[in-house]
Parts: sequence; structure tokens; C-alpha cells
Amino acid sequence: MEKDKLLLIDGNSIAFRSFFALHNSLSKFTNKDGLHTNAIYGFNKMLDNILAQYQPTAALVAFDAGKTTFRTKMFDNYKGGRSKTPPELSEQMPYLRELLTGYGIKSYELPDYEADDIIGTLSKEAEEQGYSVTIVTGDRDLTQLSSDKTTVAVTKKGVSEVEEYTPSYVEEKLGVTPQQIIDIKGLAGDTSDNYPGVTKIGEKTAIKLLKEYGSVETLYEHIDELKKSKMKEHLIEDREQAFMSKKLATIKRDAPVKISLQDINYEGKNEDFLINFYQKMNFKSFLSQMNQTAADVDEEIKFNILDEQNIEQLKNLPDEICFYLEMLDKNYHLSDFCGFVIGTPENIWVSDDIELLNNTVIKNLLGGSTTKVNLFDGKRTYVGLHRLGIELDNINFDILLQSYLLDTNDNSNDLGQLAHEHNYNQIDTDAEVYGTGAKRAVPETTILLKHLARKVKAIQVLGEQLQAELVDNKQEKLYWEIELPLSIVLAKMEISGIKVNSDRLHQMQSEFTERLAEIETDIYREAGEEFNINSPKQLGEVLFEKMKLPVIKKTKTGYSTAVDVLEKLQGESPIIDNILNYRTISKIKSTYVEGLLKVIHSNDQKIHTTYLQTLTQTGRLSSIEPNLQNIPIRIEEGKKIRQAFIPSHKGWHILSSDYSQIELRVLAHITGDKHLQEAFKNGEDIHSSTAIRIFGLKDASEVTPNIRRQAKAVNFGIVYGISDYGLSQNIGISRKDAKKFIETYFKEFPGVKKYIDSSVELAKEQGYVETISHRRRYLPDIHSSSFNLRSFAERTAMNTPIQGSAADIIKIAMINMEKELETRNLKTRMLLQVHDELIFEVPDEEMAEIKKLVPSVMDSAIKLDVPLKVETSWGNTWYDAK
DNA sequence: GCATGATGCTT
DNA sequence: CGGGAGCATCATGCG
Repeated sequence: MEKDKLLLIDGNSIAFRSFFALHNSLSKFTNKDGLHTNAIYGFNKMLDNILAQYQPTAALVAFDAGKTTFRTKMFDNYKGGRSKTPPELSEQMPYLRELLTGYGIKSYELPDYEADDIIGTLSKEAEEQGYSVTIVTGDRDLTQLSSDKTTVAVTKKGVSEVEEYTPSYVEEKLGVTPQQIIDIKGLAGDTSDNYPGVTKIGEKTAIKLLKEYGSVETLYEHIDELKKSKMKEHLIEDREQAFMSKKLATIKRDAPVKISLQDINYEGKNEDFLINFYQKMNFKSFLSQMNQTAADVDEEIKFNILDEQNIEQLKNLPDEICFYLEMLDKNYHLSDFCGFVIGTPENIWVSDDIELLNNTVIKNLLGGSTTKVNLFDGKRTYVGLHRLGIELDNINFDILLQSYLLDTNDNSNDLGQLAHEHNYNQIDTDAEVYGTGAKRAVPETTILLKHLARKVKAIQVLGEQLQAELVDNKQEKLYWEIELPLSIVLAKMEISGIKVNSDRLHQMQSEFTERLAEIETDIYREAGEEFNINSPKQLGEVLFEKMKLPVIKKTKTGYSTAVDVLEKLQGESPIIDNILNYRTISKIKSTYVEGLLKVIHSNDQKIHTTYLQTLTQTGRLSSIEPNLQNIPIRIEEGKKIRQAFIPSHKGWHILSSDYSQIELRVLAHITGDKHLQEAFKNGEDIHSSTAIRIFGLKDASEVTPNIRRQAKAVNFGIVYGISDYGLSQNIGISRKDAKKFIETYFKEFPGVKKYIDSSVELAKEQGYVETISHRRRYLPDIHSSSFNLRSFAERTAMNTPIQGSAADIIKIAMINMEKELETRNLKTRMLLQVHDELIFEVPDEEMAEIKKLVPSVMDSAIKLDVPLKVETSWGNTWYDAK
């Protein structure tokens, strides 16, 4: 007969862990009533895993009964100073009980006792009756219950993974027996439960003492034998506290529990109940595991199917409408069109016949400036319509942009998902309707049309709601004057595209193929075998096992073979240089030569990137398919890639203008630091003047290239918000020295230090920081108890206004520049943006004008307390524009 | 087909 | 413990 297996779960602890494990995506886990569901979801995942793993015959979830227990009666301050349970978690607790009902697992609580004591009591009873017991908790203190019959499974970072504590594992991990855990607590106390222990004794000292004396009691019996010391005094002084703390830490094993093991047999879950519950909670993944689908969005939707006959009726639409053009492929430069919807929530018109868009009635609505158009992702829509010969004009609400400005995290490119994030649930996500990855496809016509119809109402409702929120946040200008106009500027740049000389790329391809083959032969000869050089795993085995080179660094999966490691091995063997060369060339060949060849449009020999305007946390753009913001420039071999980027007409040139030190200038402006401002106003070399200040030099004559390099790295660190550790890695110095550099920097530039402190303060007070254009970034981790998370949030608090304001400035410059090109009727086209740089193609007859115009528009985009400096160059290719 | 990890390019 | 962000490539292991 199979042994009886009891599962005991620490309900509060697991709920708490689940809640914080999914805290970042709190807003994604809500049902349509606005109930948060992240803790319930996490709890469910944990249950699924644990049940599958242990297959218990009996199970119980124990909860804490309330704030007062026998422990608070013993010690007033027990668990004092704990912050309140967040309301987003409390509201989930009743539903957790419902979840357990669905799983057929009883829950139990006992006045005056904690969940721990229920677990302690029942596990003892079960052990006596020959059960094997598993306890699941997020609290390591419960490992005191582990025994040869009882395993304590403590959740790791998520909640679905656990670490199993058996008595031998406790000893291995902590160096004491499970029974001695309470003695540790007695001596060291517990900060989270807020009881004291003995003054100045922490976990390490406690363990040392216990190894010698075994328990608190024995220790005090032999207290006189201790050598005279401060510690001895503290021990004697705090004797009472030690015994009390031990008692507080001790889990009761004889609590008056009124439920017996027979009452908690586990007989499996109630599927119907759970399906119902999941639908209420909107848990789609659990439903699909049970071969069920989410409940249909419950509001019926009325719409008309548009055709040639009834299209005239669109003329009755008011002067504010919604529009959505459906393209299933992420790349809207190439995607097929599969339908569209136009109208107002009261009057919705849908069709999968794209030809209808060419009707003048629709062209007038979308392109005439009298009708305001609300939509989701204006840039995408503009490009799509442009391909159909329609010029979109007069966008009003773009809910993707609005949502991103309100909170940079709410930026999904899926309308349904974005709607859910704002608690609008009368629409499914595109991922649900169309599928993802290889399975993505146009659904049945009725499903498609219904889904499209629902988009109109979502856009209208959210557009108005989000606009009101932008007004509250004082972010209207940012929306109307920067992001919305910028989206059209970007659309035009993407449509323009940049011409590529594919012959040049093919030429490089064969050149690199040949060189790689040569290096490859050398590497195989030096290794004594053939292997895949591109595989870090195989390469690691060759270098560190076969060739026995010293191991410098390890990764999660094995040996690190990254550049900094290989550079340290140079000289050990000629194979290293060959590998480094191989890496460089193979990177250029695969990512750039072949990568770019793949994305040239065959009809115009151009590359059309897609800018993501709503992705980064700082307000910067990003670029995909392909990424044109990381084309090589530092290494000459890679830089040659730029020779393939050429003007689209004969007799034109590529012109590039970049802001010099824009972030440091923004820093000088925002912080008001006198020294920094002075340096820029005097037109000094900023890295040299930084070097003079932080190294205490007399003047520029003492700045050596190496000193300047270090100062540059410090400036870099300030701008990118890196830590002392990051700085030390960048310039190969010790972390201590890096820390000293940063400290000296702050002493020399006190305005910067003051600014950083006030930024952190501000972030703590209001929960977010902002740029000069009121772009916001929320920093919830600023309150985190984790040093890492908190430190990162603190660096972000000062970095985001700097990097984000620089992003604001170039965005303004782009909008002004496009306006100038238009009003002056110029043929010059703005093609690319690379964070602090704009790239144009310019006909020769406009060159004289443009090379003055671009820098003047850029440096006057905004007025700062220090001047903005712009450097311009041009040539036949992007390479030559240097 | 898909997710994850290691690596390397830019600013 | 792991520390800038974002993109793309290749290898690898899973189903």
C-alpha cells in the first residue's frame, strides 16, 4: 500500500511571495472588475507544480487568524514595524480561498495562533501516524520542522521553484540541526519579526556559539566559563531576551487544532468549479490548459458591414471618428492588409475588402483635415495607408502614445492587451484572436469583423480617458507638440528609407568568407581538431579542457569565452588572436553584411527600418528590422559597412549632424553646477577639464591620454547611470578606486551631487521622475528593501532626466527640421536618427543651405543654460560623412 | 517552432 | 547578489 503523504501549505507566506514575485506586472493581472489577481495566479502555479511533484493523499492550507496571537501577548512588539499588507493583496485573499475550494483543498485558521503553529501541530500528528510530510512555505524559519519524515520546501525567487530542506540539507546550509534554528533566533533575534535576541550577536556568532554549546540553555549553564569579553557582558545582560526570543521562534506542536488528518483527505480538483473561477479571474493560460477558452467579452457589439452600395453613409459620420487598419505581420512595411474598421461606437463600419479604402468617401475622412481621427499606433497606420495611396491627416488620439506617456510600462503593441492594462475588457487581445508565431493567421470572417468592430469602442473610450489623465499629469504639451507630431516625422523617415549598395555588401561578403576560411584552418590546426568556433560550449571545451588554458570567468552554463576573458589569455597561445579575429569578422559578416542584405526591399533597393517610439523607459527611440542604430563605427573593418549606405539619387550626398556631449550639457543645465557650466561656456574639452578636476591637475598640459580616458569613463558612468562596479569594469581598475573617483567627482561638482540627492528624494515622494518636457518614469523600486533594486532605482532617478531630456531635445529638433524642409520646399530628406545624431540625404544644389540649416535647427531646439554644440559632416556614403 | 543563454555592436 | 539599454545573431535543448 502506498504511504500516506500530507501536504501542508503556509497560506499567508505563499500569497505574500506570489504577490511580490509578480509585483512588476501587477497591472497586467486584473480581471474585468478591476480585481488584482497576481497573487492568486502565482498561488495557482505553485499549487500545480507542488501537487504534480508530491501527489499528496491529504492536504491543508493554513492561514494566520489575525494580528493578535499568543506571541503578541508575550511580546507587544512581535512583528511590530511591519508595513501594512498592500490593499492590492488583501483584496485577493477571499478569492484565494475560492481557488482552494476549486482544488478541493481545505483551509484552516486558528484564533491566537499563526499558520506556523497549525502546520507544526499537524505535521507532528502526521509523523506519529506514519505519514511523510511536505511543508511548503516562503519562510525559512519553518525548516526547524524538518525531520526524517518531514521535508520543508521553501520557495525560491518565483514561487513555482522550491528548495527542499531535509535535516541534512539544513546542516549543510546553515551548519546547525533543525532543532537549533530556534536557538539561533534566540541569540540573534529576527529583524523581520522584530524581536531582539542578544545585543551585537548576529547569525554568524550565534552559529559559532551553538556549535560549541548546542543550545541556549546549555550556553547559559556554562556562561561563567566564557572568557571576559563584551560579548559575555551582552549575553548576561540580555539573558531574559534570549530565552524569550527562542520561545517566540519556537513553532507550537500542540496547538488546539480542531481539524484532524481524516478531515483533509485530498481527492483532486473540481474542474467545473475551477473553469468558472478562472473565467471570473480571466486566467486564460489555465483555461487553455483545461481546453477551455476565456469567457466571451460579454457585451454584444452592433456593427455594419461596409460595401460599395452603402459606403455613402459614411458621409453621415461626425467630425471625430475612430479608425483601425489591420495588418497581422509586425513589419507593416510589407504586411498584407486583412481588414479595417471606421466609425464611432454608435456607428461602426467594418470590412475585409481593402479596395474600399480607395473610395473617395474614405479618402476624404482620413485625409481631409476636417475629420479628427482617433486610433491606435498612428505611425503604423500612416505607413500602411501610405502604401495604399492614402495620406492620413489630423490624428487626434493615438492611444498607444497616450498610454506610453502616462506610464512607460504600458506600451503593448497589442490593442487588446493595452486596453486590459487600463481596465477596459470589452475586447480580446490580438494574440488571442489571431494567434502568435507560426500559428498567427486571419480568422473566420465573422470573428475578424467582430474583433475589429470592438476596437472602435476601445479606442474611443480609452482615448478620452487617457487624454484626461494626460491633462492631470500636465503632459498635454508633450503629447500634442512632441510625440504625436514626431510619430508622423518618423513615419516619413521610415517610408523614405535609405538606399543600399548591395554590390558593395556582396563584395564584402566574399572577402569575409575567404578570410574566415583561412582563420578557421589555423584555429583547427592549433586546436588539433575541428569544432564549431561559434559555439561557446565547444570553444570552452577546446580552450579550457583540451588546451588547459587558465579559466578566468565562468558563466551559468560553463566557461566564459567573452572578449575580456580572451584578451587576458592573449600570449598563452596563438589560437587566441585567431579566435578574436574570427569573432570580429564573423560578427560583421553575419549581423551586418548578411543581416542587411536580407532586409533590402527588392523594389527600391532600400532599407526601411521601423522605429519603436513607445518602448524605452527613458524616451529614446529604438530601431528594428533592421536595427540601424548600431551600425559599426569604432573598428575600421566594421565601419566599412557604412560605405554601403548611399544617397538615393545621383549627385546627392549623405549628411550627418550630431550633438556633441548633449547629455553632459543637459546635466550641466539641470544641475546648475557652476564648474560644469563654466567648462561648457568656455568651450573646454569636457573630458580634460573633468580630468583636471578629479585628479587635481594644474592645467591641460598635465592631462595624459590615459588620464583623459579615465575621466571620460567617469563622465560616461555619470551619464549612463552605472555603478562603481560598472565603472571599475569599464576602465579595468578596482572597485574601491572607482568608488573614490566617483566621490572625488561629486566633491568637485557639488551641484551634480546635490541634484542626485534631490532626484532620489523626489522619486521617493512622488513615485516618479521627469524630464524637461514632463516625460515620466515611475520608480517603484526606490522603496525596495533589496539593496540592488533600490540602488538601481536611485541611479535611474538621476539618469532618466538626463538621458530622457536629451531624447526630448532631439525629438523637438526632428519636428522642427521636418517643418523647415516642408516650408522651404526642399528635396532633402531626413533618413535616420541615432540617439544624438540625424542623417540626411541632400541634393547638391541644397547642400550649402542644409549644412547651415541642420545645425542651426538642432542647436536651437531648446534654450539651455549652456550652449548646445552640433558637428556636421557629409560625403558620398554614410562612411564618408565623418 | 520556440525559448533561453552567450556574445557583441551602438550610444 | 549583481549592477545601462536595446537589438540581432548563433547554439542549444525542449516538445
